[in-house]
Order: sequence, then structure tokens, then C-alpha cells
Amino acid sequence: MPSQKHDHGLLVREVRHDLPSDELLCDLSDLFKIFGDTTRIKILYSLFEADLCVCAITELLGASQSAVSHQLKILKDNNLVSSRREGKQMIYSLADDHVRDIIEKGFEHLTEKEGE
Amino acid sequence: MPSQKHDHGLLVREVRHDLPSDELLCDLSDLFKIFGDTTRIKILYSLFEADLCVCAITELLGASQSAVSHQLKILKDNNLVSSRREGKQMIYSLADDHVRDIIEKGFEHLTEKEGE
DNA sequence: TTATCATATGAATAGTTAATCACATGAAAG
DNA sequence: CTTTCATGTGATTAACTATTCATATGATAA
Repeated sequence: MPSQKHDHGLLVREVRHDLPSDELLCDLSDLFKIFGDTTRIKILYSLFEADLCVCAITELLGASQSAVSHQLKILKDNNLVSSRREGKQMIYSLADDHVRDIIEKGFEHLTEKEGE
Repeated sequence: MPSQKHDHGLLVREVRHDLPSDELLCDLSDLFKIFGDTTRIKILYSLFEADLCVCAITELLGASQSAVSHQLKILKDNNLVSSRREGKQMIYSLADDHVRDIIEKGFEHLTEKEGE
């Protein structure tokens, strides 16, 4: 009854059964999408080292203040960073260590190519 | 001598010193970019469970065969999956377990929100 | 209150990208 | 060798996204 010619109905049903929900898989790709931008990765990596104000991040990246602010907003909206005000400055910091873990896993993948 | 008004030159220099190279950070965001697409995440997650032919993946995702092939090419070009021919079919499988680790870390981040 | 520093934000633009369509290739069955 | 199944791929298009520019907000100092 399926439209395809060769049969793999059983396998497909089994795999489908073990798959997370569509919604979760979308959330997952949305999460990785956040890390898939050079500016944001640089910001996150910088925040591994220290809490930083917008001005410092801007100087670090050599990007415009506006671009940095826009990306910080995205990171904050997705709860990857948090901010606090100190006088005139806004200090940003990593929201939690999951972020660090995820990025370090990616880093390992890039740097441990010899192991295969 | 810097152009900004308030001073954080020392901190910026320290953080910059600990930062990976621009090239590595770009590679890193490029890697995450791969995971930042629903179709590709679904393909990868499906391959966690079993090696699959293009036709099976297509049926699993409910996407077009062409779309699946395009995304498989991207995954293969980036060494995240490998393929072998079996008669008329191409069987795809995960290239290595780094992929699994990275995605599971992301999964944890999404599902372990209670822990904070 | 006015001026200045620090950051945020809306609109516009340019670049990127994923899906579709049409078709090409490649293997095997007849 | 022709047909059919299975997959790959170039071109086009529509949607998305990151930056820039201009300006707004918010805090402090004068």
C-alpha cells in the first residue's frame, strides 16, 4: 500500500517510533542555529572567559556596536546569556554551562580529527 | 589611545589571548550551521537508530526525495555522514560518534531546563 | 536640565539558503 | 539495449537573516 517500490516499511516505522517529536527536533535545530553564526559564537566564547560589557565585546570582535547588540538580544531571547546593569554599562554573562558543553563538543569534533 | 571612552583594555587583551583563532571559530559556527536545519537534524537523528537508504529517509521525513538528497550531500561534504552503495540503493550512516555527542548535548539543554 | 556616554532598536539592504522543478546519472531487470 | 527504479544535481525562487544606518532610550555627570 505505500507508494514507494521497494519495501522498508517495518524499518521506517521502528525508526519513526524512536524519533523525538517534530516540535522537539525543531527546537533542537533552532538551538543549533544560534550557534551557527560567527559573531554569536565569538560572543559566547568570549563570555567563557569573563563577564563583559557590550563595549568590550564590540572592541574584542571588531564588529559594530549595533551588530553586537542585535546578536546579544538574540542570545538573550534564547536564554543563552543573561545581563545585568552596572551604572551606564550592561554586563553580559553566560546563562548556564550547557552552552559551554555544547560548544566544547563541537570544538572537539573539529580538533580531534586525528583520532579516526 | 583606544577610541572608546571607558577603559577595559587589559581585560579585552586577556580574553582575546584566550580566544581560538578566527578561522577555528568560523569552522565552529559552520559546523553548528549544519545542525541548524530541521531536515538535516531529522536525518541525523534517524541515522542514530539505523543505517538508511535515501528512500527510507524520504518516507520518514515526509520530505521530497530531492530535498533529502540535497541535504545528504551537505552532510556528506562535511563528513558527518558516509554512504555505501547496495545495488540500486545508497545506504547512509553516521560518520562518527562526535555527531551523536553534539546533538545529545543540545538535546540535554532543551530537556533539562528544570535543573536550574 | 542639558550634555554625554552606553546600549538598544526599527527599517532597509544585501547576502545566504532550502525547497522545488526539471532533468541527468547509474544500476539492474527484462 | 531499453525500461524502470533509485538517487544526484543545476537553476530558480522564496524565505530568512546579519549587517548597517539612523535614531531612540537610559544612566550619569556637569
